[in-house]
Amino acid sequence: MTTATPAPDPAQTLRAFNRFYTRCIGVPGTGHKDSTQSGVAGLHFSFTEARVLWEVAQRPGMTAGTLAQELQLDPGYISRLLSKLQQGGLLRVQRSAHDARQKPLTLTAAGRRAFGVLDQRAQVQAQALLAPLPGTQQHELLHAAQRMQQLLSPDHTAEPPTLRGLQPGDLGWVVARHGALYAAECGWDQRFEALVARIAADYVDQLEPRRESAWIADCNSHAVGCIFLVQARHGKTGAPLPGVAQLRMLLVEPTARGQGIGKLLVQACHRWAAQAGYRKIRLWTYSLLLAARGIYRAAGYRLLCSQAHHSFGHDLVGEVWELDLSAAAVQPSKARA
Amino acid sequence: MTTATPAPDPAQTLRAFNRFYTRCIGVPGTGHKDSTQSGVAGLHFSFTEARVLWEVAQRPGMTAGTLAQELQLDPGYISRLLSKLQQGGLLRVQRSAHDARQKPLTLTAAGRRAFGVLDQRAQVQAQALLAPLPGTQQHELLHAAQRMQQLLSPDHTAEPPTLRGLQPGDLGWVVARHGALYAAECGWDQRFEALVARIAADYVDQLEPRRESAWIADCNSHAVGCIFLVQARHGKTGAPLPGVAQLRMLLVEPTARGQGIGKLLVQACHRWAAQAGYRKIRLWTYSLLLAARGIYRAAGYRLLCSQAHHSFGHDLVGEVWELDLSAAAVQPSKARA
DNA sequence: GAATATACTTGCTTCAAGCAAGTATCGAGA
DNA sequence: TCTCGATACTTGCTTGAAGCAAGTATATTC
Repeated sequence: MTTATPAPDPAQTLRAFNRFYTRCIGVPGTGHKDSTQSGVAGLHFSFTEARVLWEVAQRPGMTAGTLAQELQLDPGYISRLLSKLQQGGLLRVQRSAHDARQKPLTLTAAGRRAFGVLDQRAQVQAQALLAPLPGTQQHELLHAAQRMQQLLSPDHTAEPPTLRGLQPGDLGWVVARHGALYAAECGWDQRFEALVARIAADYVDQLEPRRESAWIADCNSHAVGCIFLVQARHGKTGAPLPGVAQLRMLLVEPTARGQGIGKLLVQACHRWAAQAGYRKIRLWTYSLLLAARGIYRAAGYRLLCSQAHHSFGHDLVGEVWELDLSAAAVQPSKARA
Repeated sequence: MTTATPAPDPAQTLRAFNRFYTRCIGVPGTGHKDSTQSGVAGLHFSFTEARVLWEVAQRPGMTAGTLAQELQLDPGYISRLLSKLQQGGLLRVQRSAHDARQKPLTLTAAGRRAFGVLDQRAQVQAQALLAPLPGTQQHELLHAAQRMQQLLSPDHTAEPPTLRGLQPGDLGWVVARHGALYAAECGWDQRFEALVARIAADYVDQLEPRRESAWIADCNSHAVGCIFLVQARHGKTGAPLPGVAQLRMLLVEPTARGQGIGKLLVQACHRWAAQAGYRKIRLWTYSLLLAARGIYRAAGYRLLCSQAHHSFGHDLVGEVWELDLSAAAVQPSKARA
C-alpha cells in the first residue's frame, strides 16, 4: 500500500542519473578510448598513469603504498608504473629520511608540465560541459552538484551554520518554508502561509531597525532556519509595549534539525535584544510544536497563558511564553539544572 | 587578471564534483576491481560483458554493429564477447530475415536471469548510497540529480511546462522569487518583497474561489512561473468592480524565459476569467518591465493610464493596462496583425 | 639478535581490447 | 546475370593493463 504509488523508485532515478552523467563526463570504461596523448614530447599516458600524476601533483611526497591504496591498484603494478614515469623524467623518487623503505614521490618540472597539460585538458572538457548553458543555468548546475556532493559527504552534518541578515528572497523563503513544513507536519492550510506572509510584510513595513531585526541561519550558503525579533505590541490597539520584544517565525529545516540551530537563532535574538534595551521577550506559539517548546523552555522562557483556537483548519492551543532578559543573563545555564 | 578573483572557477567546481561522484558510485577505472561474479551458476562477467547484457536487455533485437557503436568498442571484440555469452547460454543469436548478414540479439531466460542479478546488484548499490540519508535529504539528492540531468540534456528546453494550482509553499515561492529577481534585475529593495507578501496574504484571506484563482507553471515539478487572477477593486474603497478582473504577480524565472511560459499563464487566466464571467481584465505594471509589457501587448491589452511613482527606492512609472475579454475572444490573433 | 612485519620490486600470467585480414551477404551498375 | 564495392560480422595476432606471488631491504618487537 505504502509503496504502491506509481512514483518512481528513488534508486532507479539515481541510477538513471548515474548512467546519464557518466556518459556526459566520458568516464573511461564507458566508452572513449582516451589514449590521452600529451602533445608534449609525444609522451602518452594511460588513464591510470594520468591518475598517478594527478595524485602525486595533489600530494607531493606521497609514497607508493598510499598511492596503491588510494587508487585501489596492485602495489606491484604501481611500482612498475612509477619506475616508468621516473625513467620518463616525470617523477623524482627520493629516499625517506626516517624510513628507508619508503620512497616519497614528487613531480619533476617536466612532470608538472605534463600534469599541467592533462589538467588543462580536463579543464577544457569541464568547460565544454558548462559552455552551452547560459550563466544562470551554469549556476544552477553547480549549485545542484554542490548540493549532491554535500549530501553524499559522510560528514555533511559537521558544517557549522552561520547567521546573517535578510537578503532579497529571504522573506519569501521564510513564508514558503513555514507554509510547506506546517502543511506537511501539521496539516495546516494555506491560511497559515498567508498569515506568515502578512507578518513578514508587516515586519518590513513597520521596521524600526534599531529595535527590530531578523536572522537567517545558513548552511553552505543555503538557508536552513530563521527567526525574527520585533517590538511587542498590544493585541488590540497595536500600540508598542515598551521594553518588551517579541520573537516571531522561528523555523529550522527538518533536514537541519538536531544541530542546535534553533538554539543558535534564539541566542542571537537574546544578545541583540539585550543590547537594544529590551527587558522581556515574549512569543506566541502552539502547544503541539514540541520542538520549539523545548528550545524555549531550555532558553528560560516560561509559559504565561494559553488559549484554545480554531485556526488553519485545526483545533489548536495557542500559548504565550515570556523570558525575563535580566534574569536569563544572570542564570544562563539554568536550562541544564 | 580576468581569473585572478578568488571566486572558484566553475569548471574547477564541476571537476571536483566529478571526482567526488565517480568515487561515490565506484565507476570502474576509478578503482574497484569488480569481478562482478554472479552468484548464479558461478558465472562471472567482466564489466563490459555486463554492459552488453544491459544493452541487449534494454533493446532486444539489437545487432552486434550497433552494440559496438553504442559501447564504443571494437567490433571484433564484441563478436568474441557475444559468442562467449551465446555459449554460456545467455544470449540467443538469430538471423535477420531481410539481411542475412545481421544477427539480432536477444537474451535467453538464463540471460534475463543473469541480467536480473546484475541489475539487482546495481540497485542495491544505489540504495546503499541513498540509505544513510533521511527521507527529506533523499528527495533533495534526487531533485538535485534530476536538475543536473535536465540542465545537461541537450534538449532540456523542449520539456513542456505545465500549469497547476497553489500548493503549500507556493505562496512563499512567489514572494521569494519576486523579491530576489526584482532586487537583482531592477535593484528594488525589501519593500517590494514585502508588498508582494502582502498581496499574497490578501489573496488568500479575501479569496473567493469562484472568482479568483492562481496558477503555478511547473517544469519538471519545479516552479518556473506564476500568475494570480483576482477581482479588481476600487483603489480607495476596496469595493469590487463588477465584471472586472485583475492580473497580479505574473512572473517567469529568467532561466525559463523565451519559452512562452508567460503567454501560457496569461492565456490560462483569460480562459478562466471568461468562464468566471468577467468582461474585462486589468493589470498594474511598471514601464521598465519590458518583457511583461510585450506579453500584455501581444495578448491584446491596451495601456489605460500611467503615473510616476517613487517606490522600492527607485523612480518608477506605473501603468494600468486593460483587456476587453469579449473583444479578445472575437479576435484572438489580433496581436499578430 | 632473531623473528616478524612493512614497503617496495620483480617474474610470471591473465585477460580486456584493439588492429588487420578474412568470410558471408547485400546493393548497384555493366 | 555477373561483378564490384560496401556492409556485417569473424578470426588470428598482438598489445598492454593489472593481478598474484615470490623476493629483497628495512623496521619493529620480544
